[in-house]
Amino acid sequence: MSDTHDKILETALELFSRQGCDAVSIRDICTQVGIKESSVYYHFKNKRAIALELYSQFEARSLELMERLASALESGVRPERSSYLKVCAIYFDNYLCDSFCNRVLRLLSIEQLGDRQARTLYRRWLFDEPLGFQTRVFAALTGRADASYLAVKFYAPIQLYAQRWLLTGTLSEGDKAAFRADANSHIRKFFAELTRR
Amino acid sequence: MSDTHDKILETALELFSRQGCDAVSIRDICTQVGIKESSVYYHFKNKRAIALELYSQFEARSLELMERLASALESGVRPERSSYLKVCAIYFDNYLCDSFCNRVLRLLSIEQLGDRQARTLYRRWLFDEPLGFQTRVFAALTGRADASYLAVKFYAPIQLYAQRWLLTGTLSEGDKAAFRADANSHIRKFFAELTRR
Amino acid sequence: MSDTHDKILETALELFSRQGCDAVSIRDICTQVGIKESSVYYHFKNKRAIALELYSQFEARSLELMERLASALESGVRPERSSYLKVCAIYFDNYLCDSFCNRVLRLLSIEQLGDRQARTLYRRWLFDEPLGFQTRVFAALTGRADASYLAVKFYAPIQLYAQRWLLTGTLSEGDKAAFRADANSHIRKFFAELTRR
Amino acid sequence: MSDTHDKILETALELFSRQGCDAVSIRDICTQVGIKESSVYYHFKNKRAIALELYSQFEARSLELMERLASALESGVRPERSSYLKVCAIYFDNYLCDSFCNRVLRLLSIEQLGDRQARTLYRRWLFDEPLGFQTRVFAALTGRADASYLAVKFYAPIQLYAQRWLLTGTLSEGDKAAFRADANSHIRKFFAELTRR
DNA sequence: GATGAATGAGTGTTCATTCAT
DNA sequence: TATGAATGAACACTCATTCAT
Repeated sequence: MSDTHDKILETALELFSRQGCDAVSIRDICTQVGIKESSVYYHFKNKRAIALELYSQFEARSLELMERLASALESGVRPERSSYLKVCAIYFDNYLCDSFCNRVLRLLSIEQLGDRQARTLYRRWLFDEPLGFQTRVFAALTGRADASYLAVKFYAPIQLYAQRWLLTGTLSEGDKAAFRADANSHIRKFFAELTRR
Repeated sequence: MSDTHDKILETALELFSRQGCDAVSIRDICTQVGIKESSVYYHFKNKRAIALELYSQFEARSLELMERLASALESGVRPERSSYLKVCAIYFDNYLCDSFCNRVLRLLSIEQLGDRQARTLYRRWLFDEPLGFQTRVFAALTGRADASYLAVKFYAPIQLYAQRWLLTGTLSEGDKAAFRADANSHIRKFFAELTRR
Repeated sequence: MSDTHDKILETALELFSRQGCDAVSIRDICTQVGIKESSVYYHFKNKRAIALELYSQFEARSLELMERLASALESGVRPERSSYLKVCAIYFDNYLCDSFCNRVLRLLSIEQLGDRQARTLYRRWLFDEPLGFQTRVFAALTGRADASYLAVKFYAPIQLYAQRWLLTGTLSEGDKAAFRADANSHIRKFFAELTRR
Repeated sequence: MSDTHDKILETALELFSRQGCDAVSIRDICTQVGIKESSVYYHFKNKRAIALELYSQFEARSLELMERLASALESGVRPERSSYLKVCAIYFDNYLCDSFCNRVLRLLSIEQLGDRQARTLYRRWLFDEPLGFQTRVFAALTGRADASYLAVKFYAPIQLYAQRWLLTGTLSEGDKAAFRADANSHIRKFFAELTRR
């Protein structure tokens, strides 16, 4: 892809993720990229087309991550804290805290209400896939029938912390640290309880 | 307040909560209310002033609810399932599922990213107050030091279910029922585990 | 109708009739009317809506004229030159040469190719109605079966002269005079031949 | 001329003749030709230059036709129906109904109002030359002083039929047939009347 | 011959807001 | 209380054209 093309994407993501697509004008993007407004239309058909390309890149990265998580689990099958902390670290560092994914997630959480396509992605990658993944893992590990509730108990606090620290305001190193602390503390306690029984 | 004033508020809330303030024009509101655009400015200084009044009404209702919840708890102090289900029912019916509050919550979750005032409310009423309330309750009940983590374990799934069922798409009776089922099932299990120990 | 509304219509017609709707910008119209571009949209929904109102005014005037021509004929039923010249004078002065109708006719002859609505009007009021009217008249007068061909023989030269003098360039008094001379000369000769037999 | 050059001309004519030059963008043409927009400027200086080349090709063909008609008449000098029908058939088939000329004529009838050059061609080849040609013929044949009015009587209905059938909508075989029927019927009647006297 | 990239000028349209009535 | 009329600023987008490659 051309340099300009990528710069537009990057800038658009930065601005979109702060206020949503509608609140950002082509002018805003161009000023920051350093090109004239009409030039955008050489690279993208539409303002919407910019968002759509961001979505599709995000989806690709999300699928990639899922595979990575799955293969990271295969080695350490048992519900050991350390093994899990490793898997979660990947999820946190390369997804929730990753500069690209984090901003798309913010964007999705805004656009979700008015845009079908965004809503689909939002539901899938913030609810269904994480919960589904977790459910499958717990089912395999514990053999218990309530794996899906276990998954909720595991994932809900993480999502709450994510929303608290990672999807508001501007993503700072302090917020990331706070999130990791809260989340990891939860995971430790969760496995402590799980294995106690 | 005058009839028109209220109609504007009601219509604005309906539209705002679907797409966010920016995506709704004064024209949109007026068409639905049945007045001319200039008339709005007799009732409200600004487009923003409409949102602000919605926010302040919401805050009043939220404070009111907190008192109601607190006093509902005083009678039944012990962590009995039935007592708790009652308190939660109030919270669900008169807050999360209440037509006014539900729509403001949606609105806040949209505006939160771009608007400081909305962010403050959002954080307070979707995170801090519920978690704080819960923490105080659990501290009083159990005397355990980890009351705040207990609160997260209790509240996070509820919030997840709320986001899943109550804050996307259009609020239907089916969604409400699904939410209540999920949430109550969680509460029951939560207390089962809590009292077992 | 308000003053501005009418001024917009008048100015639009003037400009549209010279180059067609597309070649005229809202800016062009506004500059000449002396208002800002956004003001146009208080009076008309659309650029197209301006054209449509012109069309509908034109249609009303056309229908009016038909009645007037019909009633002007009733008195002098026989195909006398003088009677006919009178009827044609009405048609020429109040239609082909009338400042409003003439300009709409030009406009229609431009828009006709790309715009269905314009095409319908164009065909109706430049071909079908005049020929139909003439056919009915000749049928009544002469009782001959070839009334429709008589109508063509009568009307075709008039239309040719109209296109030569009245629907090109700018309508000047000289062009009008030339048209009237040609057309009336044709009418006289036509009736001379008609009555000779 | 190069292949691409001709394809551009052909495509431009097709599009121009439907909606006029202004309504057709370089993009439209290029998409259909299968080249990029910048490539057009290798073959033509301007968008206008495309129209001008079409005009000049048209003028060449028109002059060619005039000579052909003139020489076709020389053999059969007397105003016989059959001789005339032959001449007219050439005019109809190789001009009015000819795919290239027909489309340029449409184009001229659109551009005529806003473009001086087009207006000149339009007047010349739709009015002055046909009427002049006809006048000369009738003058030679009949020796009558009113040859120019005879020409109008002869040509006006043909032009009316042409406008009715050949210069609106899309040129279909049905329209061509209808035109020929109307026009030939007129010519026959015209000569019947002419020779009767 | 053709194209990738860019651009300046312009288009129709929307919107929140103002103000006299 | 309400509205008719207007407006400035913005917006997404189109277009003909240029130019280096």
